[in-house]
Parts: sequence; structure tokens; C-alpha cells
Amino acid sequence: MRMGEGVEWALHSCLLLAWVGDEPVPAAKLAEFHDLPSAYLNKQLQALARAGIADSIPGRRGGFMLARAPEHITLMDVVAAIEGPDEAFRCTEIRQRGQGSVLPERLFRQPCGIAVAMAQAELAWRRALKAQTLADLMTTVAAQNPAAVERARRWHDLIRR
Amino acid sequence: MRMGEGVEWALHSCLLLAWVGDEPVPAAKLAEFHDLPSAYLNKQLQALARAGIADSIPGRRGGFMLARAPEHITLMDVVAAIEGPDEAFRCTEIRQRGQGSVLPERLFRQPCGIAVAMAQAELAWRRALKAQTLADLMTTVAAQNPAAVERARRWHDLIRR
DNA sequence: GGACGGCTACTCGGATATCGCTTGTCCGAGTAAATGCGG
DNA sequence: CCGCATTTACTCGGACAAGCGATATCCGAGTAGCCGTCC
Repeated sequence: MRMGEGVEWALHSCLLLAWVGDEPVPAAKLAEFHDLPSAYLNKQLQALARAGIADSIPGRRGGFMLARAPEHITLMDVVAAIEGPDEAFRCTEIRQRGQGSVLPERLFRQPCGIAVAMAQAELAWRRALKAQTLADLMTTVAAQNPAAVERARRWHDLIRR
Repeated sequence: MRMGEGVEWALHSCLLLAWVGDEPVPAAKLAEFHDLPSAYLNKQLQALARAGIADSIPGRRGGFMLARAPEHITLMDVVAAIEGPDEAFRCTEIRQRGQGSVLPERLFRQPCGIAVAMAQAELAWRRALKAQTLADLMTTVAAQNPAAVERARRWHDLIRR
């Protein structure tokens, strides 16, 4: 199982947007900060905008900015925005195919036990992601690596027009 | 994020192997039971064998059988065998690229906060998978759909040579 | 009748194509600031 | 000097390609059972 790179990019970008505050930052600048392909990062940011996590400001001094306070953005929100809302494990009901297809349909009203078990595990994952907000991440990073935060703010002042 | 179909196939196949007991069942028969492409299912079963979950018996009356009791096979074992052992979220340390590359290397000794947060969530998922064994699944299914179990056993008697 | 050697059928196992999705790139639509002109 | 229309530069947004892993298939190596033959 593999999660797309976009999630990592989006999370770091959100963190950066959180540091610099309330002004929009262009996708190109965000990309430059982490040395990423700007056009592709733009795509991920669009996904964040569609999900209501970020606002996209068009025009000359446009860019992206967080749509709400970091306390109200969970990691789950970001992951779901980039990777899509559906579950990793998808039950295709193979129990009903082949030999299973001769059994009466009544028996399959209840969901497949395997699907239930997998969904349960995935729920634990989702819960853990929902429990952590962007603000929590900010606290951790600020305590552990304040120099990086300082650097981000300096950089923003520099590119500020 | 998306999990391969092979996981679902492998789980159902393991369950079937658990019902029929201690005799090897050829990959072709397992595939036939769920109406799956046999050659590809064979590949997944090989993965199970490499992981030590199943034994592969070569020769005329060969096939696959569980390598240990269902109580000692967790869902995590099966998922890891098929999908690979590494984490879904992979930190590529983009914090050290671009603007971050001018900071002293000392600051990056501690792991990236984002990676830690994601790993923590994934750990919850893994724990939930480890907590459920194949035997648990058997109990659930037997209680909920005993006819399917009966059907599986009948089928096995039928193809038994 | 029993044992042995060869044969055959069946199985796994890995090498080989094909497909779809993630990754990556490009150009056009749109907007807000800047600019120049007239009052 | 001030207000307004035009230009311009810069941004997002979605349409368009490429690379790579998952999906699917095939054939060869190897083994265990079966059969015929010989003792």
C-alpha cells in the first residue's frame, strides 16, 4: 500500500501557510521553498481548495492561504483532500462469486466479515489522523526546531512584495 | 490511497484454507472457488508462502495450505505479505530541500514532525490489524453465515481426489 | 505377488506483456494592480 | 491633482503527456503418483 507524495507536499505546505499567517502565497513560491515541481504542487493545492481547507485567491497578488484556523484543520482533512475520501480496502464481494453465487442472496445481506474487520482497522487509522490538528504539528515543530520556523518567516518577508 | 485487490483475495483464500483443514489445495481450485484469475492468485499465494503464512507443496497432489494455526495468523501478517512491509506514508525529507538546505544539518537529527504524526496514525492501524486473527474471522463468519462454511466444506470434499 | 524403473499428469515458480493511475507539464481564462490620459 | 479606462503582469485552473507499479498471462522446472515390466 502506498500513499501519494502529494500528501507530504500538502502537509508541509499547510504548515508553511500556517507560519506565514493570513496573506496568500503563490503556488510557485511554495514550490520553490521546498524545491518541488510547481505546476504539480499547484494541482495538490487545488485539491485542498476544493476540500475547503485552503482558499485560492486569483489575480495579480493571489495565491493560497488557509481557509480556517490551524486548530480546525486535522491531518485527516488533508489526507482525505489529496488521496480521496474512499477507503483503502475495497470489498468487491468475491464471496458472492464462483461457488458463492449458488447460495441464496439472503445470506449476503450482512456485510462481509473480512470487510468489516478491515474497515475497523482503517477506522482506527482515521481516528488517529482526526485527533491531530495542524496546530498540534506547529507546537511540536516550534518546540523541536524553532530555527526552521524562523527561517520560514524570514523567507516570507523576503518574497513579500 | 489504495490497497491492492490481492489483499482481499489472499484473505478469502486463507479463510477457505482454514475451513478445509490440513490438506493442500491447488491455486487453480482456490481461484475457481471465487472465480478469480488463477495465475494471478497464484502469485499472491506465493507471497504468502514467502512470508511463512502458507506452505507450498509441489508435485502432483500439491497446492497451498496454512503454515500455522489460524489463531496465530493475524490480518497484519497477510496484509504485510501482500502489500509489502514498508509504511504507506514515506517521508522524503523535503524539509531539508530548497530553503531548508541552508540550515545546519544538526537541526534535522530529530525526525520530521509530520512523519512522526503520520507514523503514529499508521501504528494505530497496524495494531488494529494485529489484534485480529484468522481464527477470529472464522468465528464471526461461522456465526453469521454458517451456510457458506458448509458450502466450502462440501466443495472441498467434491474436489478432493 | 511384489518391487522397481520409467512415464505422465499435475503443481508451483518465475519471466514476460498489458493496463491504469500517479506523476509531471503546458497553456489559456481571469483578476487585480499598475499605468497613462483626460478633466 | 484626481478619476477613469486600458494595459499588463501575474495568478489559478483544467486539459494534455509520460513513467511506473499493479494486474494479468504464459511457459518451464520439478515432484509425486501411476503403470508396466521384470523377478
